[in-house]
Amino acid sequence: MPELPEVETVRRGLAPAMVGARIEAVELGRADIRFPFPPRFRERLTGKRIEALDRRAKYLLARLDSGETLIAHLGMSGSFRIEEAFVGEFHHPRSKDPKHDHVVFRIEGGKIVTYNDPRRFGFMDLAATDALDRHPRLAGLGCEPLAPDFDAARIAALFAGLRAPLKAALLDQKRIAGLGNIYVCEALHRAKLSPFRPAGDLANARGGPTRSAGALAKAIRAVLEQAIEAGGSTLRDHRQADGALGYFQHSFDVYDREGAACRRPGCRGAIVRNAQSARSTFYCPTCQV
DNA sequence: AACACCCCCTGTCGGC
DNA sequence: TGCCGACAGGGGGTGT
Repeated sequence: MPELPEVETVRRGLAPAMVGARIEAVELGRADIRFPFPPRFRERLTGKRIEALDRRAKYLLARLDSGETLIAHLGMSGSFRIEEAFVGEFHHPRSKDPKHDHVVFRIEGGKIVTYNDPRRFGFMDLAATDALDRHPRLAGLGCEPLAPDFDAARIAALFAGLRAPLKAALLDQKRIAGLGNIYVCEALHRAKLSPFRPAGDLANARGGPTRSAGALAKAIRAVLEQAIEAGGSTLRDHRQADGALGYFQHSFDVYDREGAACRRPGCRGAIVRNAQSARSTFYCPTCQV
C-alpha cells in the first residue's frame, strides 16, 4: 500500500497512541523481515518513551528518549494496526493473520501496535537521532514533495538536462522522495504530461521552469494532499492503523483503469497501460502529451 | 549517467 | 477444481 500518503496516514493513525508513551514490551515473530533486526533490538526499545513520530518520504521515524530513532519502512505490503490490550494480553489470539505479525509493541496506556507484512519487503532499524541524516537509507533521499519550497523552480533544477522519461525521474527517490507508481501516474495525468516525455523538457535553456513544471508541481502537491485527506488509498484490503479504509483509490484517474474512459472533462481518450522500467504505467495518450 | 534487467518474498488472480 | 504464470504499492544491485 504505502506511498507517501499512506505512510502519512499510518503516522497520523499511530501518533495518538504512541507519542508521549513508553514502549513497555516488544515481541518479534522472527529474526528478520527484509533485513535482520539490529542487535539488541528489543532491549533498545523496551522502556523508552516515544517523543515524536515523524515521516521522511516513505519512512516512519519514532524519536525515542534514549537518543535513538526507530526507522520503519513498510515495503510493499507492510501495515500497522492498533488494538486495545486486555489485562495480561500480549499476543493476539484473535489476529486474523498471526503468520505475518512480525513485530508487536505493547504501549503504555494499554494499546497493542502490531506490524504485519506478508511479503517482508519492509524493515526496521535503530540509529542515533543526531546521526539520522547519515543513515544509509535516509542519506540519499531527495526533497519532500509537500515541503513549502517544492515548486516549479525546484522541479526544473532537479530535472534540467535529464533525458530519462518523466515517469522514471519522478520515481527516483534521490530527486523527489515519497512518490511511488500510483501517485506518479496520477500526477502526470493531472498535469497533462506524457510519462515518456524527457524530464529535462521541464527546464528551459537557462534551467528555469517551464509552464509544464508549474503544472506538475501543482499536480503533485494536490494529489498527495487529497490522498492524505482521504486517508490514503486502500488496495488489496489494506487498512489504516485504526482499521478504517482509505478511499482515495476511488479518485484514481488512471491507475488500474486500463481501457476505461479518460476522466478529464472533454477528453474522449481511453486509459492505456504499458511497462516502463518493469513497472506498469497508466496514462491517457489523448490528453497527456 | 541512464538504461534494462535481476533479485528479495508471498499472496492473489486470471486463464486454461 | 487445480495448476501455473503473471503481477503487485518498494528499492537496491549489476552489467552494458
